[in-house]
Amino acid sequence: MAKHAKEMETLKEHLGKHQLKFTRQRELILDAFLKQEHITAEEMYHQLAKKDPHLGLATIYRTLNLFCEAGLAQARHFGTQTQYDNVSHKGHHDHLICTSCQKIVEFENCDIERLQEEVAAKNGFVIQTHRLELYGLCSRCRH
Amino acid sequence: MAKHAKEMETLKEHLGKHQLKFTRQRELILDAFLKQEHITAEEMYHQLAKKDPHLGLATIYRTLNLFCEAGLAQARHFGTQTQYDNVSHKGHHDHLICTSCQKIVEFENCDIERLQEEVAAKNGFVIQTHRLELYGLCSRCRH
DNA sequence: ATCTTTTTGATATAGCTTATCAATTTCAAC
DNA sequence: GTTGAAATTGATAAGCTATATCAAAAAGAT
Repeated sequence: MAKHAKEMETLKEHLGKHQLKFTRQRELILDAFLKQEHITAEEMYHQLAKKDPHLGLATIYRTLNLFCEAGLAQARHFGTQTQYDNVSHKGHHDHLICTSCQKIVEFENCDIERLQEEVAAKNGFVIQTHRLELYGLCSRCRH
Repeated sequence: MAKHAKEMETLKEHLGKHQLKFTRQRELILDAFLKQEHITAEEMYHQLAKKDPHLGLATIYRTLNLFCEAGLAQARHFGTQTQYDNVSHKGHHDHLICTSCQKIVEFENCDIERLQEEVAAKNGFVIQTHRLELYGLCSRCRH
């Protein structure tokens, strides 16, 4: 089985539905994208510069946005840049962050996740991923 | 008791600790900031234009960032803009964000908040604020 | 192979935030 | 209340990221 066959199929399906075309660039970018958990357009631009020195930055942005529309990627605004997350990479953890000592504790809670699904469904959304950060004071810093 | 006395005190404490000064502009901006749940620098610029036509946009950005450092505000990157959240505001809401069209839906869920408190308590934390963002596809972008 | 439609690459443009810097203000010391 | 060092402000330039533009190239159906 070819690498990333399933995602490639998802992309082609999306392209077909919207009268879009399957191009060498889209294939190249998808391949690179799926190898990582998340990436910025700029990072990808540099990564692919070796394989295709003429690949334009605008094409990368356009293609990553296309992946979002196809449900393969998720855009997240991080600081001043946009990070594109690979949706097929699962494993998400949430964080408890101490605002005083910056200590970070990871946690996972199925009940919260279930409620998130409910809220999303109520609003017509299908969740791809989420981000939950709880900011507060840890026991040590409270004293 | 004066309006926002507690937050004003927090700000002055922060200023004192860092050899910064208490200015008319900082007081004006804090007062306006605390009246709302969240705001962008641009919005505040227009709001305050009547009260002080000479107040510069750069000062607003600088001051809102100062509030973040003092723990009064929290910066959140939404689309291309930065939104500054009022940490002291109770009626906190979370966000559903479409990864395709960037549409944002606000929601509030007491059950989730209660579970967050439980998780925090279990880890010895006391929550000050939190950030919950659900990323996915809205009903329109799914078709 | 032909022809229509989409895509690409290069660059210009737009939009938000920060950097710069002379003039002004704050505030502690006298 | 003056004085003076240090911080702040306002106006604007500059920096960055992301999108728009458009002629040339590529895709894909016929």
